[in-house]
Amino acid sequence: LVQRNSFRLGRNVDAMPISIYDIAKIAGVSPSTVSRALEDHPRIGAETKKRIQDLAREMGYIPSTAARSLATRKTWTIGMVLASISDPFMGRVIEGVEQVAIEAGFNVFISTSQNDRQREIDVIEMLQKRRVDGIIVLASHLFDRSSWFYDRSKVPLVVINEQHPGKNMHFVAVDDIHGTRLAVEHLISLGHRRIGYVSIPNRPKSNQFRFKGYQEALTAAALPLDPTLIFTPHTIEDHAQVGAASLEPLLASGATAVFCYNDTAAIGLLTACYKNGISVPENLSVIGFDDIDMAAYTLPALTTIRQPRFELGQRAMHMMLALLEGEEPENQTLAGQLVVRQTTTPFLDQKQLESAG
Amino acid sequence: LVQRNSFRLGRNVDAMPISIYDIAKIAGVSPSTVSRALEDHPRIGAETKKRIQDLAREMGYIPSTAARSLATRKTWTIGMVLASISDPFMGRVIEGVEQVAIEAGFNVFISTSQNDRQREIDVIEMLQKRRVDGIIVLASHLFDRSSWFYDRSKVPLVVINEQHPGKNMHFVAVDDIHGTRLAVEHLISLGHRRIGYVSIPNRPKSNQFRFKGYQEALTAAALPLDPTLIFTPHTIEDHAQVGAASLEPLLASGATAVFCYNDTAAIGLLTACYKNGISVPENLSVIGFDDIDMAAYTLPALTTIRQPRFELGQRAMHMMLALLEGEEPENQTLAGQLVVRQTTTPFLDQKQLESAG
DNA sequence: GCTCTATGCGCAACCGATTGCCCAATATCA
DNA sequence: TGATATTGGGCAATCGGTTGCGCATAGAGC
Repeated sequence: LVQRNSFRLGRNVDAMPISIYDIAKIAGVSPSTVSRALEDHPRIGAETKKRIQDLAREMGYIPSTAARSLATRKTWTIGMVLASISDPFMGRVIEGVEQVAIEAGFNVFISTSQNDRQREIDVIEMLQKRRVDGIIVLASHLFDRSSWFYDRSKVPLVVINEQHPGKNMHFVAVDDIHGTRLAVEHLISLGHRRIGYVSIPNRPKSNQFRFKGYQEALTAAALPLDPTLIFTPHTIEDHAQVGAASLEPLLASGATAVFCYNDTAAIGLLTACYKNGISVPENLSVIGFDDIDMAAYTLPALTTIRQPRFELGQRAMHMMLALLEGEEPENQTLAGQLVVRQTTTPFLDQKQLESAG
Repeated sequence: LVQRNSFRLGRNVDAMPISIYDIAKIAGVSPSTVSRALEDHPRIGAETKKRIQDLAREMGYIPSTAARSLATRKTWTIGMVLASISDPFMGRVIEGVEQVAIEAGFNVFISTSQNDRQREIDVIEMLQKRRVDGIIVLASHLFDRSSWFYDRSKVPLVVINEQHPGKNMHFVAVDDIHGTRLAVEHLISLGHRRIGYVSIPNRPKSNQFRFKGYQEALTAAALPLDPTLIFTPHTIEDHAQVGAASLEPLLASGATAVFCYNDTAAIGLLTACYKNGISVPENLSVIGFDDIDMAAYTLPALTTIRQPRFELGQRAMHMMLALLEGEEPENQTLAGQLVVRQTTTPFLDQKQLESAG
């Protein structure tokens, strides 16, 4: 073992990164001393420590994460799996996760499933190979039916926006039911009685919850649930297209207001209204969900339910940190918030119009 | 060395992942045989091979990337550094990179600088510690002045959308000058003579190129360059806000059309127009740059210059693969494409209106 | 002057893979 | 039948770090 790493003496210096062995050789100390000196270990003399640290800097030493995590069995990286990275919803959540992670010394390995179950499984396997310390999941497609793949996870798991993803699973989510009730009750309070619901196909569980919120709100107001007011696309398409496609059937069934599963769908609906000469909100009130960045810039500006996206990410990562500390954090359900902008307005029926005129 | 890993016999099976040593012990072979069997090495007998592979599967073996890359000096990961992940421009580019990367067996480690120079430097250091095989940079803030940090990169480097980032640096970029000329010439061909330019503060180099394209188009049409038509925000704000803020000064200087640095700024401008009763495109033509997903859904739909974002990512990764093969790929400059939608229309001045009436 | 305890550092095993080389057993060939 | 390939695997070094323990040297206590 004396010869260990000794071949390095004759190696191509440019081709290989500096290791602690290189530093040790030049400093005339042992590799373990270098390691400890760089870690600021108390057992190393102040003078030696400084000498080595300076030398390391001069030599441009960059420690190898692979070697370190092999020895310590900790990678200081959190895997994050999400459905799509171009979804305008994701960005802020990721930023929230990253911010907390960085502060705690972790890095986040983001990987996308492109809304494909197999890809999601591959992604998880990749993260396991990399021995990430924890996994944060957002918009998974594996909870829809069986979540067996996550159940067996050896590492801490935090799920975002998936209420009760499974027993013993930790999550932080915005309350879909409550948020949707907020939205629909807002419309009802404006006098709307025929309220459409636009669902999207590829987030079934979340869609179910929002639909439940929709039902609850109607029931609470003693309004009937009219199936013709529910728009469910048969083919999986772009969310904006779903929204656009919903206009005609919804109008046909006499909707005066519509709740869209998310802002993207609402934007699609807005566009369709514009093209068809339906003015929003005069002829139709529209409300979305999420409050993505663009929501404030639609014409008219979109009324929606805000999800605290950044906070969602922060909390998820904090929960992860707690889990890594061996604690048993409480699951968190956050409330969405109604953001009233320009796409909703009171409904005036004929009688009202006449008496007003 | 005989005792190597032997403590594993008494270890807590649940707490530690399975290693090839565990498999070797149970299969009654040496670790090297396990390694070779799993790699489908020809020197291992077909029978032994199958036995080991099955056993590995049963035991739930998941190879450690860290150990593997320590030994092979290859991590099969490409680092990607970008300014912000919530920028609507980024998503598709990342998807392009990832698609090609996955096919080639690589994973992409995405990390953001949040538009902060120091953070970008930290990110690069992190990637170097992780010994990524290559780095792809998008929207860097380090090329603005000195790119020394990237110059010294030991690993292949590909820069996206940064024309001539530095000597010996490889890049794939959409031609800013050409793209902007396309846009401005479109406006000129519609009869516009007073064309505004909205610049944004935090992409100085790219903004310079686009401005140059703007100038060239004007010069080619023998139009004067009026400084009052150039809007440059003093404080760094949200791009949409920049667009919104540009309306008043631009209108004051008699602009009948305006080119915005990007779609986000254009959307901000559209919103400001709406609020101020300026109808687009009748009173003001607006053109953006990028063709982000939302561009097709603004009201009216935004005319813009499309950047082939997905392709940009694909090409960058292909270039990276070539670099990793030791090849010397050519830099690539892609052309943007004019996408005419609803925010631009011919300019009719007083005389024309009269003769038309 | 002689133990006793810090102080400072080295030894070597270990993390979990890969791989050049050696060697035994069997197959092939003359 | 003896020599030579061929086949199938094992040994042990190696990647680049971390860490328990041992061992000098030196100052402290009496």
